[in-house]
Amino acid sequence: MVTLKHLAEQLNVSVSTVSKALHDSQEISADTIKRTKELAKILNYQPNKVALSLKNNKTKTLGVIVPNILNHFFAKVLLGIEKEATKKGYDIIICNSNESFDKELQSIDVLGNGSVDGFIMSIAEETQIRDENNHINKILKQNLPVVLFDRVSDKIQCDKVIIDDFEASYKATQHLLSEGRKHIVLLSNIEELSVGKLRVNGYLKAISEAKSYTNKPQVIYINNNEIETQVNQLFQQYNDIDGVLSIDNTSGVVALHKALKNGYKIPEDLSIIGFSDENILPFTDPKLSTVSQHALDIGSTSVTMLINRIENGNQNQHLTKHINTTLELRGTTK
Amino acid sequence: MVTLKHLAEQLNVSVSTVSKALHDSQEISADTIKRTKELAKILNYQPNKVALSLKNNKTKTLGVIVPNILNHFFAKVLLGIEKEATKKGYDIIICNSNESFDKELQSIDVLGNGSVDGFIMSIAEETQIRDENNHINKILKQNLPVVLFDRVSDKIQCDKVIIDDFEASYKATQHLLSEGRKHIVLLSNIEELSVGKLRVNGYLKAISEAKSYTNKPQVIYINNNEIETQVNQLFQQYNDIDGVLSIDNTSGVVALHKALKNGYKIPEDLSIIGFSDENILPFTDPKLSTVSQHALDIGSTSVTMLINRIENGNQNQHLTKHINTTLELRGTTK
DNA sequence: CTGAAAGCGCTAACAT
DNA sequence: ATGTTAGCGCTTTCAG
Repeated sequence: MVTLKHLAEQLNVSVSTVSKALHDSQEISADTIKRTKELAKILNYQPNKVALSLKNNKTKTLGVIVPNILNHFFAKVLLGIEKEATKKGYDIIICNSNESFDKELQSIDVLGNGSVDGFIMSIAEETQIRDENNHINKILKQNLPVVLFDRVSDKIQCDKVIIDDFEASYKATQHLLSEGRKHIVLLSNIEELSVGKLRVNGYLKAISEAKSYTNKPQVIYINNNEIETQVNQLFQQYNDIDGVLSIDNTSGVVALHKALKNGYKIPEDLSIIGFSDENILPFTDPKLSTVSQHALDIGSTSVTMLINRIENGNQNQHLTKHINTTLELRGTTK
Repeated sequence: MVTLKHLAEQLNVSVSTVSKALHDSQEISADTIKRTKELAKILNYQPNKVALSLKNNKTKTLGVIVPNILNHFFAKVLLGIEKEATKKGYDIIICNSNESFDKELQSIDVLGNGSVDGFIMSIAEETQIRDENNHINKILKQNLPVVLFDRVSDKIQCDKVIIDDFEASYKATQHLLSEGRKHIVLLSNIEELSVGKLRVNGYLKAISEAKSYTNKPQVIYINNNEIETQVNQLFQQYNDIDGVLSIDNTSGVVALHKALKNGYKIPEDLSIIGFSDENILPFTDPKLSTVSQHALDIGSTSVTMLINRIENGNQNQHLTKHINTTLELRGTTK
């Protein structure tokens, strides 16, 4: 690793002269600047990031904590974060909380030692269930800014990036209603999550507003390990289901497969809308209609907000940005 | 951020005394140690990681560069890396090369400035096509260790973690042959990758060794954007295909869907084996039989090798570790 | 125009 | 048993 000291020795000048020369200081002669830069280039000098971090008390690194890196939604947000951070000259350190409160806490502690300038995170399921928030409020008090995305909490005062989950499923349900569907079931395996609750409420609102809809709303919470059997049972128990709103990542595809197996014609007999990402499209036929959550935007917006907070301080009010969703109608809706 | 200086002032001792006390130095009196630790606890003192990094010239951070974070295989390796690194007290900085040589190069440069103690990476497609390796050999020369996984290069001398791709597809093909299949097609959308070539060779070897197999081997390279149409065409062009080996992540599932659409009974008429991950299983029916690549092991092994190299230096020969694959027979094979 | 010195937070050799 | 000093690599004031 080439340092300023190396350059200074080679050039027979002091370290501070080299430093200034590399920064085009007006104190330094044109000739010295030229010689210095040439040598720096030859030796491939790169300022040591750790030394800069210590000096500036800024690491130019963002800590990112996601609940599950294997979930395609989070992977995609991560991609958006990585792109935007790189563009703005920041590194990201990624931690996977694995939906565990302890792991989340540990990650915050580890990265809180001056490793990062701020955090972007989405709250672990366990943390949401236990309604914990001290660990996050603690780092906020230390003046380390935090941006929460997707899974947020009212008890934490910070910048947030969310999609309007209520609106998204309200609109999706309205679409199913507009097709004349009479028995629309909501499928969820994320009962405990803030976003899950909001999406259920959107569905309930749309149903309750539909005058000509006579069935009761039907919300089915399915167990992650038994998605397939539970969904299959559903189609065997009822034979008049003509609409499915799946508010998690996977149950929509399962519903599609099981419905086909049970002899439904799609979308003639039954419409399905999922919250899945388009990555599953190669795996469905007909193509699943989905609520697109624009995960890349969520990621890049989170980065922009966090860096803004880091670089411009804490004077402003905390903001909550809403990322638009769009209803992508494909082969499983009329 | 609480520093040693803060503690020292409060305790009316010097900074070095505090430092030693916190490390249980025998030079320090039991009483001082006790008082120091108590105060440290109360003030929640955490050693500043950046200062330690500068002092020790070690960051306890690993740089990880993957070609595509959205690919479930890499996401899973990442998970394995994250778990093992965390266990061993290391952070990871993740970069997504997005299969681009320039991005890969840039990531290496950015992290090469003392940000990380070593790299774990899988080579971008573009880098493999262009057969570039100077950028990686350069960091090796700087004594920054590198572990390559999955997509490796003979022209880079470093530790490597790979699955035996040749063996894996050789065995998978043998299984299809043992079922008595007479027209086995290989599907690939990763023609350019090292692993793709090895997998094709394994298939070719198995076919060539099968005396009773009379058809020619048939390797079909499909374009990523046109997987579905190309696979569909395949089943329409031939009606005697009775075995498919899909050596990439997605084409196996597509083959399954298209075969079903074209009236094949599976696995009676046709067996399919993919290299997909089990995450796609909820999306297939019958369940796809796969070659399991044990991505978590790949990740954790890479971390172990890299940290070993970092902490124990460069004296030993470079190693290539082979991670076992297993053939997971499910519903698409007899 | 250039250099010396201090300091970011920490550790460790070297006093006392 | 405790303190002083130097140094990791860098920037920045202050002196020359």
